[in-house]
Formats: sequence, structure tokens, C-alpha cells
Amino acid sequence: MAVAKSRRAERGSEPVRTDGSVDRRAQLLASAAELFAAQGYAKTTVRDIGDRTGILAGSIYHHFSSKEAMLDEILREFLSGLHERFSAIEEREADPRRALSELIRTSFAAIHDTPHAVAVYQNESGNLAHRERFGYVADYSSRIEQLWIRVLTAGQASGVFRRDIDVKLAYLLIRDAVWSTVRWYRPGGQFPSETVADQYLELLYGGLL
Amino acid sequence: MAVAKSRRAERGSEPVRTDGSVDRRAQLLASAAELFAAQGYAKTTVRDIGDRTGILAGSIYHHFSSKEAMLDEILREFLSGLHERFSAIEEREADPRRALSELIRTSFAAIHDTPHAVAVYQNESGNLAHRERFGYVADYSSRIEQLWIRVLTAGQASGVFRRDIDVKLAYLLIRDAVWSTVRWYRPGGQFPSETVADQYLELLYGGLL
Amino acid sequence: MAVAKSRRAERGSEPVRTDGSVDRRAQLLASAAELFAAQGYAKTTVRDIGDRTGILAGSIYHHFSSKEAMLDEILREFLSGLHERFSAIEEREADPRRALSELIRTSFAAIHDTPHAVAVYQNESGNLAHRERFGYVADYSSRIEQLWIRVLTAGQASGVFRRDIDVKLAYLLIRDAVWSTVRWYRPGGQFPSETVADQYLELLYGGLL
Amino acid sequence: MAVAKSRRAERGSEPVRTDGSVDRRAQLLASAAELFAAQGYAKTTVRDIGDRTGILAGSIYHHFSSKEAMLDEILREFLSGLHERFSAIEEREADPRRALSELIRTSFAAIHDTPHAVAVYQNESGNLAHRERFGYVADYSSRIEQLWIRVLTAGQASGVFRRDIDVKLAYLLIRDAVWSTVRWYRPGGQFPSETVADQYLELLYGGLL
DNA sequence: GATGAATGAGCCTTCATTCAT
DNA sequence: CATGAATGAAGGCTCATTCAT
Repeated sequence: MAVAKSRRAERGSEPVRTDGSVDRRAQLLASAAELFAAQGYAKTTVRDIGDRTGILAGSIYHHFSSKEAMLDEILREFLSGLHERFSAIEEREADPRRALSELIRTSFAAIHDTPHAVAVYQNESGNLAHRERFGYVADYSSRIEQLWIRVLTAGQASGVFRRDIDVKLAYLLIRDAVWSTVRWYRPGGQFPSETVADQYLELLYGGLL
Repeated sequence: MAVAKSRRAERGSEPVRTDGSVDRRAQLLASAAELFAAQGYAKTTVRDIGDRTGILAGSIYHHFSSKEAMLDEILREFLSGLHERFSAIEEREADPRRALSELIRTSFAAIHDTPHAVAVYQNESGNLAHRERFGYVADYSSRIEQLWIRVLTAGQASGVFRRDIDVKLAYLLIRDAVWSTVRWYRPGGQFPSETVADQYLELLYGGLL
Repeated sequence: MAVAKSRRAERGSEPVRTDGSVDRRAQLLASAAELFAAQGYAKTTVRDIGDRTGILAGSIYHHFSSKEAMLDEILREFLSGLHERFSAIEEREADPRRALSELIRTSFAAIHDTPHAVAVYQNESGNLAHRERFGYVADYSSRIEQLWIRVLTAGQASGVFRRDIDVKLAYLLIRDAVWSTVRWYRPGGQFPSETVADQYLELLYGGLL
Repeated sequence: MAVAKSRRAERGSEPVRTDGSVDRRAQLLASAAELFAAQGYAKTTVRDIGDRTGILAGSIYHHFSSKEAMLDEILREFLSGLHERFSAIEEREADPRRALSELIRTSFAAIHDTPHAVAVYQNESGNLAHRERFGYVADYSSRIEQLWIRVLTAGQASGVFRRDIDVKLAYLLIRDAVWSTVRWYRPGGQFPSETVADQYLELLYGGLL
């Protein structure tokens, strides 16, 4: 649900409610995500967000209690949705290689669908670790890491993945390579999302040599 | 020269001049790099930098004309040094595989030696693209990319690297995987710098399967 | 219009809008003009202006983009109004002597009505010449000078004014003598505005002997 | 003595002492006067003065106890010298008309010889009235005014000056017209100092008609 | 005397947030 | 719900002044 809303917002189609009125809340969240992603959370002013949404800065506080609350909602929505989808894959796919491929393809899909949220997560999560309010960010990250590592470990156990590679390092390499694409990937750009996914999988599985 | 200074500063050994007096300029640069890396440039205040260096905020302006000038010097020093070392590798190593390995190992060494500068570059360069003053950042990045791509292309031409992988995508994957380690790598941590380099090279060359 | 607003503000009667609310913008402009006139622009702090108006310094930026913008508006309003009135006199009065008398009386009236703006112009215009933003100040000054000189020249041509006096020097003497009165003239003081005007005209026309 | 020093400084000839060394004190005073005149006291920084004199800002404090002390000395020297010369005229010239002419010519000479000091006095004296330290400024001004007014009154009594003009207003007109020329008079410019004096005297005595 | 680094106070401006209308 | 004016806390930077060398 939350994911669907986020997708709609990020992809730019006007968030319109069943009664025809514009959904200001979603609009604001979309503007905020875009600006946080482009300029960073600290450098984005509440006024920037208001301007882009077409209301005054003060009016934002009718929808969100603070600028931080917007960041919170963007991250929470993104992480819960991502975790949900990853969990579904783990449950569904018994084969480690197919599971890993699915995890990676789902990650690329998330980058394609909600690039702003992904960028915000990439750029801001590091500075949020010590903030009580954002404890869930580290929690989700940790749970997702454990999930991926279970898949990789299962693959090593079944002999489909190499055993001379440290599973944690393999996870970090894959994670960073995949999610970093948000910095340069542009929908409609040189490389379609699926092509990037295919090539990355090819390289990760087969190696460069 | 600049590189040596930067290393000294980043590794924490007191920057002392020949006359025994403390080199405040280098101290300030080190403090700034550390804080910029940890909290982001925007969130770091000039007072933070002064506090960590043990002087008042206003005194910083005896050594640097602005907060931005400090960011500028950190990035310029880092990028010029990195580009210099990469260029030396390209000239020295005729064999593409050995050249690529050297580029990667040198990158890991840079992360180990000047983690703050690397982190600052990773986190801030994106928002600096359109700033006239920081045009050199994009310039260096572009020149480094072209250098790496020449090596990768040479490797494909000589048959040592796979030809079914887009060379640009391969570059991006490697670059992002390598440089992202700055986010989690800690000297003296679980994985020594060389181990990370070895494992990453193994995985990149041979693949996961 | 602008003149009317300025007058009201300068003479101290509370600027009140039709809806009964106080016009903070006009209040601020009046406070600023008063302080700029009394202490100089450079020495006047934004906080001074806020204090005198009864708001915090930061709130000023709701109404003006900068301290300089306030100076700008004070000068622009004053000069445009003055030029307008001078131009009307030139068009209306064909007789050079009557025209000159009118110009002088109007100047004294301006000093009486908007003493702060006059003082600010007297004290600050010299340092503003080279500032792009304040180019209009020199423009207006020049146009006004040319206007006065046309009147004086016409008076010499028609034989009503002496021909052995350089017209430019006559202009400067009159201008400086008249406008300098802003430094000592006080409404309700020893000399009413009209008395000063009469005596000055008498002296200028007839001489001291 | 002080006057001689001031003149030398203002006219630009290197202040050199009998032992051949440069007189830094006089240099500093000259630089300060020039800058105070050009930019105003408040806007002139101690560093500006040091730069123009060729020493560091901090070194100024070996010669003057504060920036204010420089202003003080400039004004004190100027006013004492001026008062001295005016007093000499009053004592020497029994004829009111010749005395007034002398006062005026001496004023123009002061503007020619020490334009910076004159400008500083013109621009800053207004803001100094309430400062204990600068009480002498108002004292001198007052004594000079009384001196001029004695001359004017004597002229009226003897019938050489008109009696229908208020003597105070006449003084103010003459004073302001004369001293204001410092704002536009430039040595070597269109009008030589003596020409300005002659024309002003002509106009003041004979009138414009 | 001069230097250059440092101080400390203060300045202009920004900005998240509040609140009466 | 939105507006717009106001708040209050910083933030980057300037500058007169001090002082050890």
C-alpha cells in the first residue's frame, strides 16, 4: 500500500484521491524526496519543498509535524516495502541462485521505481545511525543484510557459490555495486534498468575474465 | 607532496613543522575532512571545525577564506593525488589485467590512507557538479573514468577480459563497489585493507559461481 | 503615491492600512531611514532597525531581502519623487526666476517633509557611486543637475541672472547651501522652513552687501 | 606645527624625518584620513589603513592606541589649525568685509590643502556630538561659529552688510556652501581653488540678480 | 617596530517552526 | 487548510584589538 503510494508519487503521476481532490500529503512527500535526493536533507529547506509543491512553507505543518517527519516517512516507507519484497523472495525461492538473482533484480526495480527514496537512503542513512528516532533504519538494514547473507550462505552450502569468498564481503560488494547505480542510472538513459541488471548479474556470476 | 601532507593529516599524527610549531592549517584541514566525512559538509559548522582544532571559529579565517575553501582544498588535493597515481599506473603497466589490479589496489590504499577525503568526495561531489568553482571535480572524475575505460577496453581487445560485458557498465560496477567500501571499512577492523582488495579482485575476475 | 507614503512614514504618524493592521513594511522603512540618517548606514545594524520597529531582526527579512534593499528603497523613492516634482516645475514655470524660486522652495519642503531620506541621500550617495545597484542615484542626480542648469542658463540668457557667474558654480553653491540645511534644520525649531527659504532666496538673489 | 605635518601628509609628499627614516605615524594618519574621507570612518577597517600604508593591521597599534585615536588626531589637528587661522584673521582684519573674505578664502585654502581632513570633519562630526571623547569637536565648531558671527554682526553694524538677513542664517548658508565644495572640488580639476573662491565671494556679496 | 596568529564580540542572514486570521 | 507574519536559534563571516616572537 505504502509502496504503491510511493511509486505513484515518485513516478510523477499526479496523486489524486478518489474524490478528485489533490493529495497534498503525497505531493509533499514526493517533492521532499526529490529535493532530499538532489540536494541532501540538510541543504533542503522547508521552503524549497513548499515551493515545489505550490504551497507556503508554513502550510506543510498541517500535513507533517516537522521536516524530519518527512524524511522519516520516506525512509520508513521505502525500507518496509523493500524488506517486504525481499522476504517474499526468500520464502518463495528455494534455489539460492534464483533467489539471489531475484533479490538483485528487485533492487534494480526499486531504483527504477523510487529513485529518490533510494538516493535519500543511500545519502542520509549513514548520519542517522545514532538518532533514536531513526533506529529502525539500522534495524531494517541489518535484517536485510542477514537475509541476503542467508541466501549467499545457502548457495555456498549447496556448492553453487564459491566457498573461497567471504560471504560478508561478497554481500557488501554486491549491495554497494547494485545500490550505487542510483547515482547514475536514469530511466530512459543509455542503459535500460533490465540491461543493467542482466549485465551486473552476468559479471557477478561469471567474473570479468 | 600534497599527498604526503594529506596522509599525515588524515592518519592523525600531529602535523608539526620543522620549527616545532604546530601547523594549524593542516590541523584545520584534517578536522574539516573528518567532520565533513562524518556529518556532511552542510551540517558541519565552522564552529565544529574550530572546536575540534582547538581554536575559535573566527580564527579559521586566518588560514582559509571560507568554509568552502576548505572543502575545495580537500577535494583538489585528493583528486590531483589520485589522478597522479592512476596515471603512473597506466604508463607503467602494459598488461591490462595487471594494470586493473593496480588501479583497484591503489584505490583501496587511498581509502585506507585518506578515508575522510574519499568519503567527502563520495558524498559531496554529486552536489558540486553545477558549481563553477568545483568544475575540476567533474573534470578529474571524467579523466579518471576515461583512464579506467582505456584499461578495460585494452583488456577486452587483448582477449583477457570478457567481450560480452559493456565496458562502461563494468567500470561503474567496479568503481562503485570499490569506493563504496569507504562507508564500512575501518582500519584495524574485521577485514584488513589488503584482504578486501584480494577478495574483491577474486570476485571480480572469477565471479561468484 | 510613493511620496505620500514616505511623508506619512517620516512624519511619524502610525502607518495604518485600510484594514486597520499596521503596515510593518512602511514602519521598517521609516525606522531605517531615521537610523540611517542619524548614525549612518554602515553603523546602523539590522537589529537597531528591528528594535525600533518592535520586531526581531530576522523578521525584517520577511519584508526586505536585505539591509541594502531598505537603503535602496529609501533612496529610490526619494529621488524619483524629487525628480518628478522638479520636472513639473520646469514644465510649468516659463519664467526662470520664478522657476528657480520654486525649485528652491520645493527643496526646502522636501527637507521639511522627509528629512531622513534627504540626510541619507546627502550622507551615503557619495559612497554609492561605484555600486551597480545604486547606479540610478547618480543618474537622478545628474538629471536633476541638468534641469537646474537649464533653468539657470535660461535666466542668464534672458538677462535676469548675472552673466559673470559660472552657471555650474552657481548651481553647486545653491544646491549645497540648500540641501545642507538638513543637517541643522529642525521642524519647530528657531527658523520655520518658509523663513529659511525666504531668507536664502533673498540672500541668493540680492547678495549680502 | 601639527598643521604643517598634516599638510605635508595630505599633499602626498613622503613624510620623511630628519634622520631619513620614514615617519610611519604620519603615513598612517594620511592613509587613515584618505580612507575615512573616501569610505567613511565606520566602513574603513584597520586593515585597509595598514594595507595602504604597507604594514600589517596589528602594527598600527604601535603608533595609535585605537582606530578611534586616529580619527581623533585627524579632527583635532584640523580643527585646532583652522581655529588658529581664523582667530588670526579676526585679530588682524578690522574691516568686516575684508575679514569675511579672508575667512572664506582661508576655508577654501584648507579644502585645497587638507581635503581629507575636511571631508572627515564634514561627514563624521555629526555622529560624534554625543561622544565625550569628541566634545572638543562641538567646542571648536561653536567657537568658530561665534567668531564668524561676530564678523557678520560687525558688518551689519557698520552698514556694509544687509540688515534684513538673519545673521545666523547667513552664516549657515555661507558655511555650508563653502565647506560642501569639498565633495566635488578636485585640485587640478575644472575650477582652480581661487576661481571657486572668487566666484563664490562674488555671488555671496552681489547676489544672482 | 613589525609580524602573524588568535580572540571575542558582533553582524547580516537563514531557516524550522508557530500561530492568529 | 492555507496564509503570512513573526520567532528564536544558529550559522558563516568580519573586524578591532592583543600579544608572543
